[in-house]
Amino acid sequence: MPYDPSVFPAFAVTVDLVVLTVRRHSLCALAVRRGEAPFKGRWALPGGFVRADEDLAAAAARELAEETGLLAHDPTLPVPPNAAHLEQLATYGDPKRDPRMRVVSVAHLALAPDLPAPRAGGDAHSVRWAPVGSLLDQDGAFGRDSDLAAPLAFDHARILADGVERARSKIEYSSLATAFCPQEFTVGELRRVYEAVWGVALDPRNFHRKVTGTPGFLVPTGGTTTRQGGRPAQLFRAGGATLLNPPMLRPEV
Amino acid sequence: MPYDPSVFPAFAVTVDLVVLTVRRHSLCALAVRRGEAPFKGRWALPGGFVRADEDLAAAAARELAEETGLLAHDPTLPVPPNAAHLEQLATYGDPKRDPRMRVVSVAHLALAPDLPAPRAGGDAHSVRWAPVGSLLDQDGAFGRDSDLAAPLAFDHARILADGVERARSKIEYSSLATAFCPQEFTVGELRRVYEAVWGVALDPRNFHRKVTGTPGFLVPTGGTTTRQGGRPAQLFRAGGATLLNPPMLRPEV
DNA sequence: CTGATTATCGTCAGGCAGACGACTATGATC
DNA sequence: GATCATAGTCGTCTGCCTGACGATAATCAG
Repeated sequence: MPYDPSVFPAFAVTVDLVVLTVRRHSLCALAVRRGEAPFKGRWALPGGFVRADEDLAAAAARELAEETGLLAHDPTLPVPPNAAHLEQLATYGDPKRDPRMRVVSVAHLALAPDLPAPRAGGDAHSVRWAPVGSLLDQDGAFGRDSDLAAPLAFDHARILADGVERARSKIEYSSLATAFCPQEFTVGELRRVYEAVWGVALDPRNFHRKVTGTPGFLVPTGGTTTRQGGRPAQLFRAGGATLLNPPMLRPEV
Repeated sequence: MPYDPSVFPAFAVTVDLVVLTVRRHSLCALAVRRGEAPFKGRWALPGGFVRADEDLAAAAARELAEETGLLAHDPTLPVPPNAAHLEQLATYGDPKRDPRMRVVSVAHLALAPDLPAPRAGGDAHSVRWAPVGSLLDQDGAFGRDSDLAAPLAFDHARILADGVERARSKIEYSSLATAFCPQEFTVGELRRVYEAVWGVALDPRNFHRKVTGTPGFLVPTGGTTTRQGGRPAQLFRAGGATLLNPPMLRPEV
């Protein structure tokens, strides 16, 4: 039976991406500048329409690859070098969220390590990493004159806030924080991820005891590095565990 | 701009409901028997099409009311007598999940107290509460001859499993377990909810100490009841807290 | 060599959780 | 009414985890 608009209303379905990374000690999200109305010239989350024969996760992975060159990471396979964690976040379907027509957006959350290389296939003026605080604070650090001070297009501020909150809570009880790290990383680098995502300072000694004592979280590779300065630090890779037991606890409010 | 199918593919959007309750010490879900092809005669989750001008949450609340008479509960308002917790669960959009056309289903999770009254507006042969184990076990407790042994229609087994898993994990760190209880309930009744949802036995003494010691979880009403037999138990109402600190910990695997 | 920086190990006290004993207040049964 | 079964409530004890923080180790910049 083909789609018959006389029986059920027709919807357009999109995927929008909250792509998070940690750069220079702060949590950043990928934003693209809109080239068309509505919200022309405003910043928005990357996204696009789901194709007629495409699964939602496939559409999200395709958009992610187009914007960043990152591959979505299938948890059952070994982690390729430029893989990102990708999961469904939530779906937004307010009838008025897009002034043009009825659009339902299935938002996805992607967590990526800091990308040293520029992104593939996007010009630098229309794609950028921005600290989530400045994207969510409407009169934020950039002041009213900056184009970054304008709120995100559509309901993307809400979607971004939901994605950030998901990331903040999920690194508590899962090993997802390692998705922000390169394949090999130190305990200190992992701690800076937690500090950036939660926006708090953590005690390095207790953090070290905790993560090295949680079974399956980290496996030592044997190597060391001094790329953070100071005493050489052991390198680790993410262990097999996805759920942390005991969990990492976010400090009191 | 009206919807133009030559530019973007057209989707039908539905909401499906995982409605959970605890009856006779076991976790049960609402199932409806399909009256039409495809999957005619099979059990499925309740659901329906989202209307042209309807928000996703509104569509879910409407379906819930139609099937059960329950009102969706706005957390900012006092709890009405027959309110259920309702939240978005996840969205399922495999291109082949409905053989008729391209359907994206936004699944929602509802948690309701045990309903002593029969449900409004549904005939008893086509709507029933079934233990989630029997709905998910394809050759389960009812044997191959029972119609309940047939797997759920569409991808509803997967949706139900996701909903059950969400409920199991969410009662750990939130006060959601009270959504399964009547407005006034005892510590023992709340414990039986946890035991049914998790499928484990909990120590009554430690459980009592824990829930009464968690700030904001329970507020005593002053009354007592003996409806469970034995010594009269204090009655409580759900407190204002939505997040439990410290959380209830599910016993080891 | 000295100091700054980061990593790592150790210690200690407080709190929470699991195991479990003891007691209390009801209804059911003889 | 005595006894029993049932459920609720209060305590105790012990081990583990956590947060606070001292101490030491290994590098780099001057």
